[in-house]
Amino acid sequence: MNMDYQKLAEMLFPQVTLKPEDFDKMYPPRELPEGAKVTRLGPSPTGFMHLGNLFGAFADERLAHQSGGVFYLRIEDTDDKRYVEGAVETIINSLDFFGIRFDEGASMKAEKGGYGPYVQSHRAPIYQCFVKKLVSEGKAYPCFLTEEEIGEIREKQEEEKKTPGIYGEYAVCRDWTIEQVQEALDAGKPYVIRLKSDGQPPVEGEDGKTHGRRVRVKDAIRGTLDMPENFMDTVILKQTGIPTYHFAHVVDDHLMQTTHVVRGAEWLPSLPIHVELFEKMGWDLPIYCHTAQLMKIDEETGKKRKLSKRKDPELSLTYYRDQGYHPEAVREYLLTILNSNFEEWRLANPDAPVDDFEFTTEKMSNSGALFDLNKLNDISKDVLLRIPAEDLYEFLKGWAEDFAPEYAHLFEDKDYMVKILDLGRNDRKPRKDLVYARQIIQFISYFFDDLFQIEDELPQEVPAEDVPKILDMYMETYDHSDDNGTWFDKIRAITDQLGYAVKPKDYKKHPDEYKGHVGHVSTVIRIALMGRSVSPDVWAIQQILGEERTRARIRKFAEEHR
RNA sequence: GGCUCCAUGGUCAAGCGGUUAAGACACCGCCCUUUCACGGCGGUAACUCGAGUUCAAUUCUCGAUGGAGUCACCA
Repeated sequence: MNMDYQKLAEMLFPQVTLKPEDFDKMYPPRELPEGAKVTRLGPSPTGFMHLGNLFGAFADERLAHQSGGVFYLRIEDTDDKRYVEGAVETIINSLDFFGIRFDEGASMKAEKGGYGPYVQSHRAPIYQCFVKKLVSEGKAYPCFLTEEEIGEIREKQEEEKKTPGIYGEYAVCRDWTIEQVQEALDAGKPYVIRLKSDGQPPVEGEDGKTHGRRVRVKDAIRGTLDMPENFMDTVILKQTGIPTYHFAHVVDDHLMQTTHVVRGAEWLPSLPIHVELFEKMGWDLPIYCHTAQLMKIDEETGKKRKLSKRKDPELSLTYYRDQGYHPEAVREYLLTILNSNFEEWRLANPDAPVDDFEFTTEKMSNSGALFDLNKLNDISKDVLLRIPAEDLYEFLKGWAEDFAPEYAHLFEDKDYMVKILDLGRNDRKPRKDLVYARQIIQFISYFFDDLFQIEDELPQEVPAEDVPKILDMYMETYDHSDDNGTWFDKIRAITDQLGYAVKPKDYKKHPDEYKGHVGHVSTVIRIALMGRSVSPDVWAIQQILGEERTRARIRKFAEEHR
C-alpha cells in the first residue's frame, strides 16, 4: 500500500513532460463582462443532427450570446468508431442554416479561438498530463482486466445480485504493487486507467432501503439534484490513450472555462462520476443544465420515447430542410418548447426579432416534450407572414436548387413569383396560406402552365350545359382592367341571368326558386382557371395570371365542356 | 432488476395552500364570406391514485402506479 505513486506515474507516462501548471498559462482566464456565460456544443462526429440536437444548441447559443459570452464548438470524437467523413462540415452547415453561429471552436478551415484545440482527438497529450497527475496522487490506477475478465465479474455480480461494475473488491488492480504493474507492463499487457473512487456502494439497511453517501448538485433547470455518490472505478483513459467522455468533459470544460454545461437529461445518471472527477482534479463544478429530451410516439409501441437517430430519420435536420421549412419557423417552434413563456412573449411582441426574447434556464421545462408537427406548421404560417415576399422568394429559390431541382424553373420570373407569394398577404387580415416550401409549391402550382391541371369536380348545382354558358358570358363581359368590385358585379349579373341566386342566403331560404347561387357560378370559373374549387380571391389571381393566360384557360375549359 | 428524472385536457403548457384551474395548437359549432384561408365568438376536454400535514390541497410530505432515461474501454 505504500506505493510510490509518483514512480508509477512516470512508469506509465514517461513521454508526458507537460505539467498541469503549464496549462494555467495556456488557458488564461477569459476576459468577459460580468455575468457572461460560456457554453459549448459537443457533438460527436457522426454527422447526423436531429431536432433534439438543435434544441440543445439553441439553448447554448442563447445563453452565451444573450449574456455577452462565448459559444464554441468542440468535436467530441473520443470514439473513433463513430467518426463519419465530412461530419464536421455537416454539423457546421446545418447549424448555420438554422442561424446558429459559433464564436470559437472547430471549424471547416482553421480553428478559431485561443482555448483549443477544439477537437478532442487532438488533445490526447493534455488529457494524459492530467491523468498522470491523478495517478501520481494515487487517485487513478492502471487496470489490466481483459474484456473477458470483466464479463466474468459481471456474471458473478449478477448471480449474487450485486451492482455490476468495477469497484471495491472487484477492482482487482486497484491496489497492485508497483512490481505487479511493472510485470504486466513488461509482458506487454494492454491496460486502461481507472479512477480510484473514494465512494462506497450503498448498503441495504434494516428498513429494506439502501443507504449511502449522496452528492448534491445544483442544476439550473432542475433545481438541486440529490443523487448517490459515485463508487465505480470508471475508466478515464482508454487503451488507446484517449479519454472517455467523462474525463474529457471534466478537463475540457475546465480548461476552456465553460460556465454552463447544457446537455441532455440522459447524462444525469453519470453526473456523480463527473462530480467526483472535478473534486479529484481540485476544480470547481460548472453550472449544469440538464435539458429534457424531445420525445415522439413510437409507431410500434404507441408509447412516448426519446428521439433516436436511427429510428427517426424524419426528425433529422435534413428532413426539415428538404421539406423546406424556413429556419426561422423551426427556431420559433423550438423556442416555444424550450421556454414556456416564449409564446406569451411572441403574442405581446409580434414583430420583434426573436433574439430580443430573454431566454432563461428557469423557464425550461424538465419533462420531455412531444414533437408536435401541427404546432410547427401553425408557427410557420405566422413566421412566413413576417418575411417580405422578396426574401421568401430567395429562400424558396435556394431551397429548390438544393432539394427540388424539378421546380427550379418556377423561379425564373422573379416578379411573377414574388406577386404570387405576396397574394393576399398585405390585407388588414392577411392570408396565412404558406407553411413550408413543398406545401407552397403545391399550393401555388396552378400559376404555372406546366403544373396546372384540373383537380376538382364541378359543383353539382350547375347543370353541364350551364358550364360553357357561364364561361362564354364571362368572357364576353370580361375586362381585365376592371377593379375587384366591377368585376364581381359582372359575375352577379351572369348569375342572375342564368337563374342562380345572387345572394347565397336567398338560395338557402328558397332552394326551389334557384339552380344554385353565386358561389356555385364562381366555382365554375375557379375550376376553369385554377383547376380547384378552393383558392384565394379569383380577381387577384387573374391580375397575376394576366389577361392572356386568363382568357386562354377559360376558353379551353369551355371548349372541353361543350 | 438497481439508480435517476418526470407526472395538469389529444399535444405544449400557466399555476407555486384558498382560482369559475389561464393560454396556444388540434378538434367541433356559429359569425364574416362567391370557395378557401384570415379574423371574431363559443364549445368539448385536465390536476394518475392512496394516505398524511392543514381550517383549506393541483400546489407541501410519504407511498403506489405510470412514463422516460441510464447502468460500456459510446457519447
